[in-house]
Amino acid sequence: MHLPDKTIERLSQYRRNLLISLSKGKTHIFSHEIAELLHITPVQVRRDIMLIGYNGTLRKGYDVKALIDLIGNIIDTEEGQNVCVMGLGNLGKAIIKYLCGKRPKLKIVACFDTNKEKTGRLYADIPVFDAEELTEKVKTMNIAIGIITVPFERASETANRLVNAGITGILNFSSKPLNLPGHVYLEEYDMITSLEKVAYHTKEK
Amino acid sequence: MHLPDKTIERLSQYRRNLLISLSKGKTHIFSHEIAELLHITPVQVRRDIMLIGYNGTLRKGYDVKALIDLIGNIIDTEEGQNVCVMGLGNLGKAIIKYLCGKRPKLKIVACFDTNKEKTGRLYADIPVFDAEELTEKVKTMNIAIGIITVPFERASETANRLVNAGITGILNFSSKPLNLPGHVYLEEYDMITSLEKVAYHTKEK
DNA sequence: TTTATATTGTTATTTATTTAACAATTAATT
DNA sequence: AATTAATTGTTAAATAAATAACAATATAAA
Repeated sequence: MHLPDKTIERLSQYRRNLLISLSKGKTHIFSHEIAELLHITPVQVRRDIMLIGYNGTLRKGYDVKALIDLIGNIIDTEEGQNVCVMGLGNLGKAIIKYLCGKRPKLKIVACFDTNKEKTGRLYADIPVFDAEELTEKVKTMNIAIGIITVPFERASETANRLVNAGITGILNFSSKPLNLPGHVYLEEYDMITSLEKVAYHTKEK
Repeated sequence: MHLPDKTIERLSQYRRNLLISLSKGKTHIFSHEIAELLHITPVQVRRDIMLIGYNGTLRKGYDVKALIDLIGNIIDTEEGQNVCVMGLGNLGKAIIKYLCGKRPKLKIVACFDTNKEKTGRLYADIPVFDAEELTEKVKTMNIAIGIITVPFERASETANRLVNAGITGILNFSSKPLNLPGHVYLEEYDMITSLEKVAYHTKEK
């Protein structure tokens, strides 16, 4: 089953908002209610749900719990995936604190830095290792995904290390565009670009 | 002149990479060289450049300096735009340190928080004000753009305050989807969604 | 000088994504 | 029991974005 990228993004958001609805005691939800939560159209919601092969019940809507579970089956693996953060600068720290505990199937289990003053201890309960130990720890700790928060200049080298260590997914927060072998999935996010996009549109109005 | 959103994003990245090329003494650059920097195709580069109405010279490529300036004319305003950060948590701090000084026409001039222990002093040379002072400071400091880094629960309220204070562009890092009046440009980024996207694709491979 | 090569600018095609349209049908109302 | 309203699931149409195709031409090579 092929799912469009944009659908995956929305599924992630559906799930998080559905979890909130569920915690409020809601057992069923209509497409227009989900749409309202995300400020998109009901058609889009229904189409996405169709694509993942789920069926709601007419005039009752979708079973919140069942939909959450199905999205989980699509996004997560059964055992979960371990994640490491490369670089314990401000961004690395923010990401660790922000993500820890948010998604049970995506655990941040380690952080790596080259600065000896930072390594060898815990940050927010996450062990901080020397970057030299990457390959070993990726194996022993079964790490699948790496998040790059190192500065521009060291991004490519860091990415190569991750790839060589056997990682299969990378989220790159450095503004250095990376070039990786096809078997590694790469997602890039550039804060400056986001802000400049806002600047452009703000100016236009 | 209407420019696609994706083109704006790439223009931001062209510029930053061109600035690096320029600092290395490069005066002219071919479309395939720019493409290589960003790992996209030369056609896309040429098409974007066509859209902004710039002309290179055949067999010499594009004038680096001129292209940088033209992109600046598109993205930036002449006087620059002032930016504030809402919330001085880990993410707020990371953003301040990461963005400060990066783009001369986008200055972070203030930060706002509700925690009295954080307000009334500087963080990384940026004054931290009480959120109560928002409206006043937006006016006196001429702030055009707000970056939201507060937690989910307080995001909507924070956004409303920004809008009421007269801000016209918002970059939202909270995972709460916002609903704003049409005259305010909104850009949203959700770290968890990014990571879950990586998880999905990593799993698929 | 002529020919070949590299490179731009632009139009046409393809692919991806969103939006619209609407049939089917369940539940509620009369 | 018949009618109306609400809601899903799905196909069709529209829009947006990326890629391919190629003409034009400046420079380098023969």
